Amino acid sequence: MGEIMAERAVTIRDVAKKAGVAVSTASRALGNGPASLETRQKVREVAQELNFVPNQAARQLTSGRSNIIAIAVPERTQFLFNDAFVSGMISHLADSFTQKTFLPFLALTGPHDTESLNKLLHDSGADGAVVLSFHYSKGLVDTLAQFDKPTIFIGQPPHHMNYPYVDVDSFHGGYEAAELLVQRGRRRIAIIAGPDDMLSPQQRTSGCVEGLAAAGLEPIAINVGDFTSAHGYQAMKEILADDPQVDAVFAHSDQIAAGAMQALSQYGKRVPQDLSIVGFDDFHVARALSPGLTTFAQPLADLAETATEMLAWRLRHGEWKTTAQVLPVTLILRGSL
Amino acid sequence: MGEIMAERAVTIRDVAKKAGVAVSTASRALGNGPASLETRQKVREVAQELNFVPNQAARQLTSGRSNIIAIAVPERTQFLFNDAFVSGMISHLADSFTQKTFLPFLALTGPHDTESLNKLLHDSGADGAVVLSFHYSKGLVDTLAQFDKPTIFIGQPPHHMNYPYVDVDSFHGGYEAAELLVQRGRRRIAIIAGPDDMLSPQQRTSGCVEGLAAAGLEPIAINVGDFTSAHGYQAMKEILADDPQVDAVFAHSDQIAAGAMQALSQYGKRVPQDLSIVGFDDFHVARALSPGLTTFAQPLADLAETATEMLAWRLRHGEWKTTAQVLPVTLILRGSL
DNA sequence: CTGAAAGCGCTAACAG
DNA sequence: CTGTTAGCGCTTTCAG
Repeated sequence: MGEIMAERAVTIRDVAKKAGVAVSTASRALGNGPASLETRQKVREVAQELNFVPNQAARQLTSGRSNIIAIAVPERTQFLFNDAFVSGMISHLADSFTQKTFLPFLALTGPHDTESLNKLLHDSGADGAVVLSFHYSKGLVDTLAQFDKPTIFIGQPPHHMNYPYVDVDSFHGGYEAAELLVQRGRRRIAIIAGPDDMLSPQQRTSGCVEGLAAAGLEPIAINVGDFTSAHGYQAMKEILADDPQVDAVFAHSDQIAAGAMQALSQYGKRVPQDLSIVGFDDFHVARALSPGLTTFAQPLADLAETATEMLAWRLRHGEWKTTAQVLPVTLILRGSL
Repeated sequence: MGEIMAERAVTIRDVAKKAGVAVSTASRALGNGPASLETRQKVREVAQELNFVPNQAARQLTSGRSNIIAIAVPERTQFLFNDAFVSGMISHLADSFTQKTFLPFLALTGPHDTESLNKLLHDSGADGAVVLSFHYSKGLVDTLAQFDKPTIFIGQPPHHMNYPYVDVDSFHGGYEAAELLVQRGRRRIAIIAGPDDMLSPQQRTSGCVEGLAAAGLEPIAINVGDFTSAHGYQAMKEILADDPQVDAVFAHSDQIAAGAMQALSQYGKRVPQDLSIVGFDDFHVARALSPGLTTFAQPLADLAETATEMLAWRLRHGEWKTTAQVLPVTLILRGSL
């Protein structure tokens, strides 16, 4: 009395004792082990009463599983923080893993800081990982090989990395963009593209090029850069300088489109009267622009859910059910066409 | 031979044996316990050689610590995924916790789904938490009380929740916005505000109102809504309808400002000739707009680092060094003023 | 179906 | 400074 008691968490022992059974019985009753209905009920009742919360570390230590999934994003900080695709994807992944009773653990590291990634992957005790990356280094390959637990990619990895993945049908998006612009009567079509060391911009471009080819056209310019509005602005100015008659732009991101429209307004060009613009992403900015941006919506939530399901299945069944799933983009029509 | 060996991870025992010392000695040598320089070197060398990775669960079980920090964001999914402040903040937090060798664990739940949050907080075995929320329910209060581990808020919580926090000086931002617009010669100034159930928009508004009052003015309108461009667009139209002479707008977010500018362009109003616009956030859209948006940059990285440091200190020393830190916003001048 | 007992891998007293 | 000895809380054989 009067002593300060160290507040000890209630353990399965306490539950067992109060329920009048052995610890092992309590464990089985709480889990899925064999136990009589009666025992099961009694034990669970007591556990509830005592507000028993199983110790994760102990469980992990014996069972060998942690239920932790690492979300690995080995990208430049600057890129990561500003890219709506990446940050949105992270949120959606965390959300769907939580839904499936996994614990999402966020491993953000520099693209070449494989040592950190290695450490994080190990220290977290993750049972598996989702990798969200666009730049594939030797270090990343080695790190993942060493991790040696079920791993899935968001976005198709290079062919020499034989990992399961979910991806967006970028090629088809590009193709559809071309069709759309051609239907609209446009003929002098420029592409302002994302980084050419990433697969999806390459696919968007080839889709568009092929779509144009089907109409006997080819792009009057393909201007490569990053996904920012600054790139869009700069590229648009260059394209206008080269060919003032340009009448359409397929931009690889909404941000790029925004920058392009900024340049156009400075040059007195009107959208959509003088030029049509089609973007990619359907993030916030697409709606904020004036006129609204016609664009292709990326299925972030679906990507996350699909990845979660694939990984969950792999973890439960020991093998992959499917090793790749490609999801379509959705055309969102707004005033810029 | 020919048998498939279950791949057993190397444990500290293996290291100890190979180094010719006791397990406890190895443990001390690897950690910060007392050990001769010689032993320490030898053990670490062997550990390296054997590629030893300490088992997180076991460590946690004995030490009682996990090094896991929960990043709790009890907000509507829809809000979370679209809000650049929230998603940027999450990334920055994950980043700075990683820097300090903590493991950031992402707990995203619905605002009223306190049961999930509770479960996540427990199951993750987190040593502490950062809460990033703007809507404070009874359920959240109870959940955190039950969590009962060091917890820090991003953004000042309501007064009845006596938690340490880091925050942005929203009031001052609002005040400065007012000064700026008045200096620019503006007199008919409207505020398009964020949600009034959040503290920071309230502060931005009162700062601005007070700043105007100092010049003998008051806002011609205060239009409350969410942070989206849709709100900005709608509000701007209403304000123009009520008072076509409006000559300045203080928008509580860059998105709001974007929407407002969209409405203005439809009404043939020019920025900055006819009206000045000041935003808040300095996210991507601020640069993508045309003209560029004058706005107040939020110190996301500083907020994250400060929170990390405060929590790390608390975890190490058993008490808070400071219980609140408020960081200034930075004026970014662009063409919209 | 249930109880006893043996660890999982590590850290933290406690002696030496 | 180092080795021995106990556990941390739980799951999982192994007998009964």
